[in-house]
Amino acid sequence: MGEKPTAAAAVTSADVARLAGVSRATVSFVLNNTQEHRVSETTRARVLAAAEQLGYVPHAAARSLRAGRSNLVLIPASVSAAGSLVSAWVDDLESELERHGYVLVLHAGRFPDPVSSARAWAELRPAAVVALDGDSLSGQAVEVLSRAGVRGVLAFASREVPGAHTVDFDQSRIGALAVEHLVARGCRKVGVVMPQERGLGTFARPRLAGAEGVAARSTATVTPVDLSYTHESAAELAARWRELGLDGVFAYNDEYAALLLHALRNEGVSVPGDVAVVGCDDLVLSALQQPPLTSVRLDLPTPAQVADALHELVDRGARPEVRGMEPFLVHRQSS
Amino acid sequence: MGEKPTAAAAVTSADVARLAGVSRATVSFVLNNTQEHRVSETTRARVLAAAEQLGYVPHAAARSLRAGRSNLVLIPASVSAAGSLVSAWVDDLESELERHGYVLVLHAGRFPDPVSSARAWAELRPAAVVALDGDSLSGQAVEVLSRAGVRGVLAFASREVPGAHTVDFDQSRIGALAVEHLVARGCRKVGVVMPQERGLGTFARPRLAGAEGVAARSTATVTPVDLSYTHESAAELAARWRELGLDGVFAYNDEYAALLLHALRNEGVSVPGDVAVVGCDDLVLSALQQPPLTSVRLDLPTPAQVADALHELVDRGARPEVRGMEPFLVHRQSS
DNA sequence: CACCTGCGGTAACGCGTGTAACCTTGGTAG
DNA sequence: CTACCAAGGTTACACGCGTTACCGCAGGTG
Repeated sequence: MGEKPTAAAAVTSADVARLAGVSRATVSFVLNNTQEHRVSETTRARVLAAAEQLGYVPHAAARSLRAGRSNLVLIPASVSAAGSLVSAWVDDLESELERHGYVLVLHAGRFPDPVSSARAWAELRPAAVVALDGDSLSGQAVEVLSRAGVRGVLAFASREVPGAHTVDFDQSRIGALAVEHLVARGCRKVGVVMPQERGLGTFARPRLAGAEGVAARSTATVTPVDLSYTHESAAELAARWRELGLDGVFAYNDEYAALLLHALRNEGVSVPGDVAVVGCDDLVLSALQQPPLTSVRLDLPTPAQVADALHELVDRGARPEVRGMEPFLVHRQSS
Repeated sequence: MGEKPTAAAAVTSADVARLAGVSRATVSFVLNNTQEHRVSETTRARVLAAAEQLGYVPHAAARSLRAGRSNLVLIPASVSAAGSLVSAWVDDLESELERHGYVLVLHAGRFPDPVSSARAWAELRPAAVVALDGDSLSGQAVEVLSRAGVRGVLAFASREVPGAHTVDFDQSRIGALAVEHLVARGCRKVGVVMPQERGLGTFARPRLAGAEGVAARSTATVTPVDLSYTHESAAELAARWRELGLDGVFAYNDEYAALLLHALRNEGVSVPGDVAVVGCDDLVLSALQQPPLTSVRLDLPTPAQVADALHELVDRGARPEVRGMEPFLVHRQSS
């Protein structure tokens, strides 16, 4: 009686060595073609053949355990929290990092506080961590990562995060830019949509803060309004729109903006007549809305630049310059 | 002169042991509170204090190396390839897997063929692999994974993948359903949008095949039309719409459908008068289009069910039943 | 006094790698 | 003949961890 049907033990370099009739060291020399050590053509061929035949693939964990450093780059973010804009960016970053021999990995655990999150990430012992929502990264969390041997932490954040390499990425400027625009268009009572979906709060709160900062320097007021990404929630919000008395709204996102736009129309609220609407991300679909959506566009640093910087950071511990995010407004008919 | 400023060596359990004045074994017993071994309250406290003070976090790789099994579950997919529907699903799956002690990780490398892709995934030695695009998974690729000690491969695919646990997920049924509907609505010359974005081909091709299958059993014809997710591409396609002479189109996706919808309107092509349009995913925004978009909705197996099945697969090698995907049509005014 | 019986702790091994150090062999110069 | 060398191979160790076996010691029992 065998074990489980597919209990084929994992193939190790020792198996390859055995089959090729050489030592494990030789196998290692061949497969990594180490320059410091010569190995004859015939045995090299034998080893390669054996590896091929067994379908050997090295064990990354063991390798980096031995090497004392991993080639993992971790982006601690949930898949859905990234809009389509950021998703595409992350994809490109992955390709760029591959050029340098890194493996990019996406993983967010759900944890109450930054430190226990950091602890979970640290278990993977990545070479570097790229925090897109760097503002939710405490200095203490970075400390945890550092103590775990993470060589570089790149934080996209508005404020300097102690111990991390910070790239300017001030979410509050987005809210500020949107509300500045709305105020300039004559709005006096501006709403700011707070999405209720999990994971979005870390982006939404600073955007609200930026909006409030602008309002404080003008005669306008800012009111946060909760909105879930469902028809029901949007309809419910639109239904009490007149009593809210808002004449402008920054909708967090183009997607939330589009949702709100349609709910308002159903309610007979005219855009931009009764209320001006501004979104964010300048998605492809935004220009297609009725009316076309004014949006804050984010110019992200190029993935190639970030990948290079990351490599610098991990390899030489340098503190490379990375241009930050530069938001600007794309004006269309919704405002 | 010191090394790099932040060259703090990673904290290991040996450091904790040293500080607590006990052996490494004791540290391990305490931190994993092993039931087989008693340890006095006082030393337990000392160990915990030391671990806390040093900010110790275990090394997942070393742990699973020793244990002979990892707790990694790999989803080999690029972030952007997953639409918002799937993203949310993946997020939930992550939570469910966490309950079982697994760590879900997203990582796609860009490789030419399935086998070298599989090789890259296998390096991480995950406990399981969940292939959302299981149809691009060859039996040979599964073999590679299996040889690397991956305990379970869950493939969402239309056909049985040798060696993998297949969950029925027939993309071609989506295309078939859409075209069946279009034909029933009187369409004779049906277009099928082929998105040009990388990574989408594996989903688009079977959908086209399903569409063609339906057409073959009717008097209608199917024509693939290329479309990139940009205004320019859509406008260019819409411009030559009349010469294409299509009276129905399955647009792959609600997002591509919406893009096409607007381009067609700009060109003066009426929907559904001149051409009926069907999308897929039934996104929140789809009902809000002008006209509201008919869409194929996918009923995915619940994340909880998949997580349980995965655990079964990894832990007991069982072959649990997982209900497959069940697509159905949501009819609106665009067709 | 010899003997078992928990209790609380430690030494030591192995997981799969990469590499520094060493060993063997044949060829060649002194 | 001895000394040396380069080429091509192997042995041995460490990376951080979990676990098995063992050990000292106290207190009870025959």
